[in-house]
Amino acid sequence: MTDTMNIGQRIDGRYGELSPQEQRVADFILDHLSDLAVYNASELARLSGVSKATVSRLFRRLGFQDSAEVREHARTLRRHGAPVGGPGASAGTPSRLATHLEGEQENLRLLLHTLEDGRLDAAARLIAHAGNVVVIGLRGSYPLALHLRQQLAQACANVRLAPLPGQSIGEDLAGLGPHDVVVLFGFRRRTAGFGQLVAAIQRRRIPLVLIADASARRHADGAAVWLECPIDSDSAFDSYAAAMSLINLLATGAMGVHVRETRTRIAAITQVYEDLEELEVPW
Amino acid sequence: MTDTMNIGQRIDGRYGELSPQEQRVADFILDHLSDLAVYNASELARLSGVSKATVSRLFRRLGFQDSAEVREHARTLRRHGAPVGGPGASAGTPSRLATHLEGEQENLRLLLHTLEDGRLDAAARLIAHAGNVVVIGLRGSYPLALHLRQQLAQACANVRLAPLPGQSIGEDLAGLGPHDVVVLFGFRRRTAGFGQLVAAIQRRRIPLVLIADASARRHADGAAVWLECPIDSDSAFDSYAAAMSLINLLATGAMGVHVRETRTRIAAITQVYEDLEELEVPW
DNA sequence: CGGCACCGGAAACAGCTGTTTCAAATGCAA
DNA sequence: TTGCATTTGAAACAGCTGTTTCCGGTGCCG
Repeated sequence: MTDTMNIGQRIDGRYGELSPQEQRVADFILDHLSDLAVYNASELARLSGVSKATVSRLFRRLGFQDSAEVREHARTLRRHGAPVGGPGASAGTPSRLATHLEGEQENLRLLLHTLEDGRLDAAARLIAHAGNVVVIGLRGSYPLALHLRQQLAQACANVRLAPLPGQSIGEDLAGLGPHDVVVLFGFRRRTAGFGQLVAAIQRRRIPLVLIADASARRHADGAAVWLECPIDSDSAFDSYAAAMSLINLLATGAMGVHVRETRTRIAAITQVYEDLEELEVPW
Repeated sequence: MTDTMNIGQRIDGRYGELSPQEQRVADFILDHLSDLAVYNASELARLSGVSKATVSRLFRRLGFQDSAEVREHARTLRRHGAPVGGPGASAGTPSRLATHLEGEQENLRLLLHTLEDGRLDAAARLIAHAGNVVVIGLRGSYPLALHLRQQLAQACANVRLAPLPGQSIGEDLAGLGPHDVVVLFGFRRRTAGFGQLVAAIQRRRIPLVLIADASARRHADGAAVWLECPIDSDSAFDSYAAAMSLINLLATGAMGVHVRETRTRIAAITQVYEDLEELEVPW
């Protein structure tokens, strides 16, 4: 059935039956298949040098009801995997795994896109030069906070995790000021007190690095550096893969700022481990 | 100057000045930055639930003359810095960030490649049907273990983390047998006792899901399912991004095996949260 | 030459898009 | 409360989009 094929295949299938002007449009479409959704019918006409009427007729002939249906079709193609034009075309079902992979990669791409303006370096510098660094992550964000602290602990001796058991966050913040830094993870499903926490940090003039998904944007104002990290996933759960990647970048960045100090520190830690024979030989 | 920044940065720069409804649109735009060119102003309005007037005003406020200019801007983004879905042809300077991205994506690809033979489903099934599930992660793997436990706790009531403070792992394993499962994270920099731990689990005939990087291959024999997950990174630290992705897949898979039960369980958790007013309103 | 089939653009037109205007709603201060 | 500023959507409107109709152009056959 025509109706089940994508537009590239439909064109391939009946290219010969098309009139010359229609072929010009068809060529243009095939050449821009991946961003077909970006153009409307008038633009297609203008860009391929034919009249709007011809475009309209072509769509009909390819089995679409009207140009709106083509638009819809093009978007669907965008969402599910890349639309390959040629007769080769799509391999079987894009498995659940492949779909998942696509999503993760998209998240990574988005993440890097937002970081391109230098805010990552700003955050790294803040951390590297801070007197004390307090890492906070509640609920789902706790494992992330923990991981960041582990990484940073190799670079700086003055990194704490909060809240420690039996302590309130207020106590953790006590004594901190403009020369310190709080790194706060605030991913989806925040506790009710989150806004107040941000406010409290702000009140004490402690520079805040806020790492969270888009839903925390409203708190971004209170932060010295706002690192937005996508966590959308095709599955039932959020995926913190991009967040882990961000943590790696952040820790690396903070370390890069004062390399010498760090190297010696890592060496020291490794030494301790080896002394205790805690480690397996790592290769 | 506003005029030289891309739309995402412009929004970030003055998000606070935007009115609530404008923020809704801004959120939507940020969430769909990569295919902004696909939507026209009316659709943006409809999809973010505001009037066309508001969208129009937002564009002005962001420094664009009209929606046509935004459209043009979006297309330029697509062509240049933009994340197009296709087979990644990275142009320009491969910045530190871009290099990092490449590495992470390679890790994800490798991960998915190893999972394609069905071992992921095997692991998920094991977990879904197990009597008790014990998740173990030491040292650097601890945050991962914690995260997996949090995810699984939504699907099954019988998931524990080990070792609990003040307990030895031996005690945690006590009473477990062939109908239970241990999920063990064993990423690089394992403790000296790791091999003994695997042996102990094996001795008790507890099915073992081992999640680790290639350096743990020597322990793979002792596992019912061996999930190898790459963590190599171009930076000084290992990156657990792929591991997080794997955890997501595993939790989802375990959930998929008995969907009904899980849905109700998550619903119940959400309900409790809402009752306690612990959550921010979730948009 | 006439008759015919097809092609394709110009133009008419109905419907949609995006901007601006206006008034209602809201919040805040006095 | 009143007065003022801000926010917002409804509605008006000008302009654009996409479909259809219409008509001139072209090629082919007899």
